[in-house]
Amino acid sequence: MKNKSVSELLYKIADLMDVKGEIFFKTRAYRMAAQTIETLDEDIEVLVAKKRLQEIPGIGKAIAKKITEFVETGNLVFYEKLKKEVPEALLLLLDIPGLGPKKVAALYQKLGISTIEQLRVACLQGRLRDLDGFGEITERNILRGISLREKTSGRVLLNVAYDDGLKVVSFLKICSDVIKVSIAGSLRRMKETIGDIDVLASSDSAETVMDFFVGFGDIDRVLLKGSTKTSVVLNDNVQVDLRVVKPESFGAALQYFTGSKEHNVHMRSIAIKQGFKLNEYGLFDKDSEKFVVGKTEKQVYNKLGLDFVDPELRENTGEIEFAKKHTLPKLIKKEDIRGDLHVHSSWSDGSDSISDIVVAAQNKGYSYIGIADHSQSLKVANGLSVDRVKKKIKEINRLNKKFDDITILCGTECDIKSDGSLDYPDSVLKMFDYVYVGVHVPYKVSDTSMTQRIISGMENEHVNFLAHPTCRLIGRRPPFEIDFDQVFDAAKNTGVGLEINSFPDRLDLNDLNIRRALQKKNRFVIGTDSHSIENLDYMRFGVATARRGWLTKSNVINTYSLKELKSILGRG
DNA sequence: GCCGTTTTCGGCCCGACTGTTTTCAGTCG
Repeated sequence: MKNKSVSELLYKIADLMDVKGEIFFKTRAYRMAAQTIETLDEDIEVLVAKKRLQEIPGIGKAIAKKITEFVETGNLVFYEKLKKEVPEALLLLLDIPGLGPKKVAALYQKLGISTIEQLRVACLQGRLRDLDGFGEITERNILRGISLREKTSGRVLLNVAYDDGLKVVSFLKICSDVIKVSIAGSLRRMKETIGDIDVLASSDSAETVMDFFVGFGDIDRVLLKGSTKTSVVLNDNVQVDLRVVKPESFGAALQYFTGSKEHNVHMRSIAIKQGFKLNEYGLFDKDSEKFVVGKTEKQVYNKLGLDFVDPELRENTGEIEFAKKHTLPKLIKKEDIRGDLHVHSSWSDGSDSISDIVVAAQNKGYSYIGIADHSQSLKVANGLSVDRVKKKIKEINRLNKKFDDITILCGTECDIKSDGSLDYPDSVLKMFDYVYVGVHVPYKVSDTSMTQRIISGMENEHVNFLAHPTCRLIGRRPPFEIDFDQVFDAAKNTGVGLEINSFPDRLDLNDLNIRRALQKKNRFVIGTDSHSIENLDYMRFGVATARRGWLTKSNVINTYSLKELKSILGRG
């Protein structure tokens, strides 16, 4: 699969063309093609070989030719020439807030600036203010933008943004002039990382709400303040944008500000075709400019002949076509989860006793809870020796007699060793209620051997689930470069459920791979990988990721009753 | 650069805010 590298190449070309000053629609065409390929289920190399690229919407003759050259030769002359005109390093400057392609181009052409460090020095020396369109304030803003990016690298993990978002929403609810308030943007779509938090409120007195908002205690500074939009930076360096609209526009605005951008572009083009105009204030008749609907999102979708689209699906990867045909999946909900099977206790590296974990699980309304501690060779995580496994099983049997409305299952997160063998013998594996397998150390292995290692691990007859399949840590460790087709096929053939690990820096599998595996009819399990009782709450992020992967309740094993679960686990 | 039940040419989503201007370009989402 070269899909990822092809899509990255097209994105880069689009950015470079922007700086070069190409017309907007041309660069947009490259971005749309890049996005399509990024989320494509088919292998781009196969499409190239079969000369079927142009069947993909958004890929025409010119882009197809470039993709073919790149896939076949590993090189693209057009791109190499482009890089000579516009240095690739300039793309880093585009990440600085306030700098777009035009300003970056001016900085490069007039002052020869191509790195962040050169830009910082030029700002400090006051050399930008002489350029057309730049001034002293621009220099100060750029310096601020540079230091902000350095501190946060731009994005935060979902759970951080989620907590901040909840706090802001609760604060705004106190304001009596706020009628409705909701999270919007990528946080509402529950993307794995969040650039800034979008919050939407409805009110008849926007100014009052804005004044109230800037009084929020956690604000470090106010970036801009207007009557419809105010942006602030919180003390933890996360940016929050608040928009305020009239109540009759709340639904249209929520749709608009939830995005994604690509979803919205598609929505608006559908509106135009049907004689409407769609913006954040509502759906309007194109000719008379008369307001049609806008109070709720559902009204907007329905008026355009579409079913309501859940926010997690709004990435323009087919959801609008499904909404049109009324065939969108009924997505899994947090309430569907009957238990968590990936929980570590103080028997290995968790911080809480099994008994305390069970009480916490009861409070969540779970009907079962699975304690899956590490296996023996993972010494750093206090992995369980065979002797301690037996003791733990006894302890769980004892606790099961004590708790009568919840069942405790004894599992393990068993290491798949470098040679693909498992860290316990079969005689021990069959003592557990279920077996998770996973790779922990060593993880710097070439892609081909890692694929085989994982597959070998899943082939053991006692194995039920594959933990965090790619082992990525968002922002810290890249995912394994495994052959997903092979791994998903093997999981399907062995009946092993693929985990969606809910830990905010893992979210592994991710949305795209979930959807790929779903098409291969794989089954899934959503686990929190909890190491403390508080971590059990991460289930919401795993469920959100499953929703982004288009999963329904029936795709996920831990939505089943205890009886159904036990039958799937094959242990009576 | 892509696309077509009006079209093979001429469109392509839309509005707010800022900073630099003196009516608007650039950026952002």
